[in-house]
Amino acid sequence: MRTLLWFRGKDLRVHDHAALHAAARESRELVPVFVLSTKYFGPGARELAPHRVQFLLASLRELAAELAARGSQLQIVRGPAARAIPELAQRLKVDRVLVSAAYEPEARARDERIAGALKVPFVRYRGELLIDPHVVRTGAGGVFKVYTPFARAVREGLKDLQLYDAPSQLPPLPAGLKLRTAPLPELQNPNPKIILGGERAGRERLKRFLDGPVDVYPSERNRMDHEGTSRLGADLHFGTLSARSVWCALADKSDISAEARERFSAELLWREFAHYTLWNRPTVLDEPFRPEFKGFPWQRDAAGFEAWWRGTTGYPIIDASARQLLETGFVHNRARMISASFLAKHQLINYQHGEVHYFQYLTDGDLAQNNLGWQWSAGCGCDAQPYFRVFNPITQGQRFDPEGDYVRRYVPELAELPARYIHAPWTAPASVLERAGVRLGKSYPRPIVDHAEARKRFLLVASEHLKSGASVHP
DNA sequence: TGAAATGTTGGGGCG
DNA sequence: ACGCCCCAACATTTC
Repeated sequence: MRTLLWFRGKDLRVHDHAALHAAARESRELVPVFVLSTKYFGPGARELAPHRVQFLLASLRELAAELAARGSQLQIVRGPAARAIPELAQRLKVDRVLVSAAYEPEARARDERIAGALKVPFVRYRGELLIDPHVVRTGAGGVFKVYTPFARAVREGLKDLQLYDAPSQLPPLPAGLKLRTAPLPELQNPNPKIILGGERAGRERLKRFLDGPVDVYPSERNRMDHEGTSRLGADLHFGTLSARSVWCALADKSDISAEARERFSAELLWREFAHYTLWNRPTVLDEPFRPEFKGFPWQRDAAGFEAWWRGTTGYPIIDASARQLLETGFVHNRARMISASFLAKHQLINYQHGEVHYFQYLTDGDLAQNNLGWQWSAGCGCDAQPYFRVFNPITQGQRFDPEGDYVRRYVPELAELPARYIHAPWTAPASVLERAGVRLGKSYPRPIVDHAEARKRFLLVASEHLKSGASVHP
């Protein structure tokens, strides 16, 4: 049996890899392949999601080493995959092509084409999810649209998980294999602030989290000034950790509170819910999940949008999150929610602009999760927060960055302000501002919108739109 | 995985 | 001692 194992950028690991495990067990010869997509590595694509490209390349380099250590050799070829994989399969005379299943709409469509073009079986093994989305159904056989019952159903289906060991040895390449392989692209200037890619780093992050912050996760995870979150987003996206292995590691950890276990597993289930929703409703990529939000009167506000993404809105917590993203490729989850709410509700700017921006810069950027997060924040998503919940960027800052250290770190021009004023510098007495070296409107902007007014405006606009049934009778 | 407005309660100051 | 008012603290409702 000669097997082509196609790694696809969401399964860059050797542990708990169903397709790799099967390939190792059942093949005499094995050709592991990674296809450089034209989208990210073709001409002119250099600036697309640079942080994810960096993480991807680091992970690929390590995967290649792990495969080499097991007697195999990762082959890098140029895309597009829909052409490269059938060609390769034919030229190498493989008996089958194995992959980890894909769930995103484009990838599913591509896989259908490839499966049709191949003359040999195209076998899809378990992919990046905890559980196959098509088996998760309501009692009536429908699709879950609310998180809580969805989570309950998935938890029920995840008892007694079995993980796959990393193969200790892999079948060799076919003797005399001649492949025109591409070199793994080198990063010109790797950004040291981007989280380190690769399976080893991922496993270390998981261990560090489970040995430490997970126990106080229920409260600490909200603290923007602390390192209380798992930081596993990119690992779960690129598959340097399998979601199932994280689930099991958490379940096996006996010395933490039940509440902590429940709280963190709930985050894994939110991730699952996002992928499940996209799988069932691919149109969420183009339009709101809730049809009554179609035609929502978002405003064109180029200057406002630029202030939002550059971090010059005059609201320190918003600006800190914007700059954290540009600087580090990451934003604390609570800061994401506050900022998304601000863009959609305070600024009345279409959440899709924010969605695109986050997707460009987040190292953990994931199509399904990013979309769910933005629609949830804007109030138009699957089990979204109701439209009338509007975060107050000042009180959220005071509550979850009480000393202002998060703001100080990313908005250095406010670093000398006392905690009492750091989330609302315009309320500080002139003497305090002067002592802190802050000149409002010069060294740091005044708020571009007034919170109370913006909140009222959004509530008015949203309630008018929703009760008018604008989407039903356009 | 809100915030603000509105309502209720109860302790204490004071005439 | 008593009723009245104030208001902080908490609860409920509304957006």
